Amino acid sequence: MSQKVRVRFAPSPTGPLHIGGVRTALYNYLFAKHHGGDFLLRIEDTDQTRFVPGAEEYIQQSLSWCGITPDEGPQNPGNCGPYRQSERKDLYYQYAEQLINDGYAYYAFDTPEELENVREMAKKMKAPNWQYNQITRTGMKNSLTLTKEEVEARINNGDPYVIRLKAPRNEEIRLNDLIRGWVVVNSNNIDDKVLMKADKMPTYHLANIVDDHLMDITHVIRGEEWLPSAPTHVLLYQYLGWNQPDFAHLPLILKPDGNGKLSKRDGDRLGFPVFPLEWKDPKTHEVSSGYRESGYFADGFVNMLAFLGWNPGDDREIFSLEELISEFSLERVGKAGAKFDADKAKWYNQQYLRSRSNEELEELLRPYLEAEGIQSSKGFTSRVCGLMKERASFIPDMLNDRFYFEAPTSYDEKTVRKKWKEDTPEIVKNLRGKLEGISDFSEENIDVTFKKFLEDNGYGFGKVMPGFRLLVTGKGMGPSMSAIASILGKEEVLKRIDTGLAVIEQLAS
RNA sequence: GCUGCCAUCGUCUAGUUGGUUAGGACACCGGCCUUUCACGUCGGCAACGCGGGUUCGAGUCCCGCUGGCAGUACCA
Repeated sequence: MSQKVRVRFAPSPTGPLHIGGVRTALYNYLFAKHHGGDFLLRIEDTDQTRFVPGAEEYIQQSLSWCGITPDEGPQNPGNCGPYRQSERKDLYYQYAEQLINDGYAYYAFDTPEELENVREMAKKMKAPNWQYNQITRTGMKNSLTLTKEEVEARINNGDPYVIRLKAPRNEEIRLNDLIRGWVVVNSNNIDDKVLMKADKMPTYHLANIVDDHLMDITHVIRGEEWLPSAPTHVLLYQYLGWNQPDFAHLPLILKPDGNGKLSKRDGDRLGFPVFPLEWKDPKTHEVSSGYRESGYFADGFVNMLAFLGWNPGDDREIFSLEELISEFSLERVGKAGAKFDADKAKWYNQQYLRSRSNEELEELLRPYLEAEGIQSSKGFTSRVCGLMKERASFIPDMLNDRFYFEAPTSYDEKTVRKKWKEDTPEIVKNLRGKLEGISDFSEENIDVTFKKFLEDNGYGFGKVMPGFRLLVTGKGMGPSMSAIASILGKEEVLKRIDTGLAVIEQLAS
């Protein structure tokens, strides 16, 4: 590779970017950075009918959340701008014309309605899917069947027309995919794809070739759904007389159950986000959940996504973006589609949650506290986070136990029934006296006092602890009581014992 | 239908020059730890789609079959 590596991520702004798209962007980015190359963002908005407001911003923000920064793009143009195809509109026609002049393309005047009719007719006759190709083009209205005069007349008359690729007869088209190896297709199976639409906009097929060439793209890394049209692209490079980039077609991300591409509906159905960020549809106002809003960490999300189709070849699973860059290679990308695993995504998040400091977690939890109207100091919340991080997968999980922030108003019924014995009130009252005597209410001191209390009275843990926990937290399970009590403070603990005692006694009678 | 791609535990996968008790992780189940839950830890369950070759030897190479997926638009 003597040339500088340049890759592009080229989404169309037709809606939110789903995680398959994010992974494609990620692999492009990792590949570029691994080779010290450039990663460009190009907006493929040649279909004006499918434009969705906000989609481009969504794409930018999603990449940014993942830590993927384009070296060139609409926001930070390089020397190959503009980076939106709609703004490059005037660039494409000349290449289509060049193809016509060289005999590799032709004008076609068939209307969408006429094409639809032909297709329907073929369907009725149970013929295979009708295609505009080497055989059928002889029966259609185009510059191959019409006289030169009529073609000129139609064009001068302003008749709408498209420009189609003239696929060759019986040629072997081969491409060496970086992931799949040699892919060979006979040109008889390639149809005469539309290159320029009637609205004078190029189709993806023409635009992506022209832009990739003009932007010095060295590697085209994209989803497997593009593999069938790759031979057409190879043909186009050939006909335009350009060097073609290397291709790598990535395996698809599949739905967790059954088969098929992961789609928006699967997320709704199975209860996990399929989008990196929350998305509000501007038309329907429908809201789709996002990983960010669901409490996922960006670095964990990226790590998880990277492993959906790639692995380092050994047992390591936790990788920062920097580590991914240094280890990534297309050779280690699998060929088969990967079913998305929401459990694994959760596990990754748990790993990343636990590796965060209590102070970081406090900051992340704060918005949730505020949303719940809970007042809590920084120091206090960090200590709670320290206790809760071992049993949380997501930030809001740490808020599952509300007793840190407010005294229990109810007491777990099952625990009351099973653990609250006749002598429990008396025992807890005695314990209360010992706790009251502790001057420094530290976890360690509480622990020592508690154990001594057990020893002096000949009690087992199970005789005392459940009642104590119940009174202070209202629950039958949770982290170490010494730690909880210490965080809550002596005054609060004693108060809770008193009020709890009264409430439960009332319940029992 | 046609064209192309793909095929190792339920899931993600290691196994890149043929010789492995086919390894790891998630999930699940059990032991230990713990007042309890979680964490941790130890262990268990569990896979080369089928059939032919080539070879002393095939998860690995070849062919066929089956299955799955993708594409089949004046969408990307």
